[in-house]
Amino acid sequence: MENNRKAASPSSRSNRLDQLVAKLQAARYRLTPQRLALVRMLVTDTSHPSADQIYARLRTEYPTISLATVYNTLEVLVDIGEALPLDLNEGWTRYDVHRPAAHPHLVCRKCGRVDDLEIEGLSDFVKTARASTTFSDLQPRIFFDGICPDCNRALGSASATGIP
Amino acid sequence: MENNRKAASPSSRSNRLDQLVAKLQAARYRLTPQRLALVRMLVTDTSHPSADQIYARLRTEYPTISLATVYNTLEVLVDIGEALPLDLNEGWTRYDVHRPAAHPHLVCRKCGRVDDLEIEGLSDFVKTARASTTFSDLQPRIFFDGICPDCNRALGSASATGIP
DNA sequence: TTAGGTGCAAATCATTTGCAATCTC
DNA sequence: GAGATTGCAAATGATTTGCACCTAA
Repeated sequence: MENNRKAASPSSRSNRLDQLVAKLQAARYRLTPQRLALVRMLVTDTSHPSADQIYARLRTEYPTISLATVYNTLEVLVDIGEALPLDLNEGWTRYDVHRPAAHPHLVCRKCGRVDDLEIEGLSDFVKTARASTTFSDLQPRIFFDGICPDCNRALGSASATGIP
Repeated sequence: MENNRKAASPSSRSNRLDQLVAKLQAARYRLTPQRLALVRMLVTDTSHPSADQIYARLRTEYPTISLATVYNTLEVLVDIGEALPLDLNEGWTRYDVHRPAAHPHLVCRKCGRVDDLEIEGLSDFVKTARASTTFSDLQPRIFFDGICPDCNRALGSASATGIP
């Protein structure tokens, strides 16, 4: 099974949850059951889900929650700097609550899977960019579109076996 | 006047226009007056306009053109690789017909102005990214959000003069 | 001639908003 | 208790689509 991509350990999970709850309260946002449920769900989900996906997953354990509340809570999390909105040209917005600071992402052109990317030399690259322009306060937003290993394997085996 | 950002010379303009027309015909797309008008307009516009802005500007010289046709033609240009769609988290898509290959862009957080960016070391950076992942066929999509010189000047003079 | 294009208007779809009822602090 | 928050439903706004009429090749 290929499911071992960054599965947060139980302890890091609850740490992040505590962080988020503390941040919400520090910012004087009310800790409603809906918000708690959403945050708890996001902390265990590393797939960069969209509002709609979050809504669907939440509904199973919280059937009365509304999509408007999901959007509202996501906006709150972005406001306090604890969620990073990702617009990947898909027609909707995904959210990353695990690493709220801007960082590069990988996007699979076939299946839409989104992974985080670690690149050496990122800060040097940004430094070079800052030196190359008269714009100030530069913040990078970097994506790499490609084909993920799973889709590559699927393509490979399909062509190798002649499956249409 | 600060208007000297990459004003295409008349000759490069018509070269690009000819290129686009040739490419359209080569791909067996019909050269309708609407398409010609749109392409001619885009070639003289380096502001990275949205479909709506393109529509508005075209209407003044071509009052019967429809928004659907604008979208259709933009899609054609993207299809033949002669326009680059830019999704900058604004809620709509901009188009760059001057440098259809992916390249970094600067986005002003205040006024939304979009400039092209030249960075030394871009290809090395992409090379490093390719080496850092199991995704294949990586294509970069790079934006830098910042404050453009005009907005910086406005902010500076406002605070300096006490203008609210 | 004839398939590809155009221009309307209606349909989609993610996201936002208005508002009365309901909760957290 | 008061003001923030919720959940519905309706509104918004960019983009797409259906379709009858045109027109470039």
